[in-house]
Amino acid sequence: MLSKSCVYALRAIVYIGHNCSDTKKIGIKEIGEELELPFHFLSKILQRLVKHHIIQSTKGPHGGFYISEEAKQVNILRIIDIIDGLSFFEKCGLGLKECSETHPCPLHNDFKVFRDGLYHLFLKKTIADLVIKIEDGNAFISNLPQNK
Amino acid sequence: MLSKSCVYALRAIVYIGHNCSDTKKIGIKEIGEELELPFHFLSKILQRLVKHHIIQSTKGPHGGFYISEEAKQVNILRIIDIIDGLSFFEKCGLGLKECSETHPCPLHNDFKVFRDGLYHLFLKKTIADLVIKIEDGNAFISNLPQNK
DNA sequence: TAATAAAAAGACCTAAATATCTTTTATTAT
DNA sequence: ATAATAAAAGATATTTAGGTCTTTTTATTA
Repeated sequence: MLSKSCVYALRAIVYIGHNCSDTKKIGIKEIGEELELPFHFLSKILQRLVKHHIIQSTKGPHGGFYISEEAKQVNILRIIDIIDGLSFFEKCGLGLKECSETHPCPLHNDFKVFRDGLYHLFLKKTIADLVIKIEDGNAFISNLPQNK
Repeated sequence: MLSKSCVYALRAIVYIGHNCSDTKKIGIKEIGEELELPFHFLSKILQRLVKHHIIQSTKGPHGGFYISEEAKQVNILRIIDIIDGLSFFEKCGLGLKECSETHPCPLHNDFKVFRDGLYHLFLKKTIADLVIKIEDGNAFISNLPQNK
């Protein structure tokens, strides 16, 4: 449902949110190593997030990525929109163009419940919410990414 | 979430279920035209469904695909398993390998609700359920597939 | 039994997602 | 100023999903 790019983006943001401070910025190298994500691919993703002002960066020695407290209030759906777009949440489960409330496909009503539920979940969850979770001890790093 | 192959499979099965009878089998050509699906691609998909005994086929003049009343009782999840596999329903939302009940990722509990809900929806819905829906007038054909 | 119709099978092609490599630009410290 | 460091940018490679084309096999019917 979420692309790898999108999942990598979320994990990287949370890592930055958890580890950066006024004095400490986080390099791609560190993120890539800790989260076991491919360096260059990750760097493209972070670039996009910088362009959309989700995170900030500075070049040069002691440069790296960081995120403001304000930006941590951004919701997950916003990140999904930037990386993948929101078509998943708008699309018919059977791929029918004209499936709608008034002209539903056979799965429409049942499918809608979950699709809309996910939408609202991602809408209400912020980056800060995820950062707090890992600070409370939830799994995050020292987890290899799933293969397949 | 579901691949195009999988969605094409579901639509084709429902079309066959709705249109075939003891005397009438349905050709790929007809299915492809009615549902606006690519002929050869569809044929690969139908082959797989035949191999897994979801539908049957005969070659030669007046040959085509058909489905037994018994096979219509197969649930949607089975089709998803054959075409895409069930990894979506087993995977962590953030792609973490070791995310689990006892060692959850920050999204685990919230995400699980919807992932499991979808699982049970697809588990309880049968092909026959979808066929009945379209016989009751739900959207199905004369709908171009969504592009994107 | 030959012609025809249909699916099956195999080879191949294309586009998008994912991943890597190289060069450039900006920043900092010496 | 210069060297070193780190992100930005651009080009290229790989993999996978999606799609097409051609040949073969099987069944029917004239």
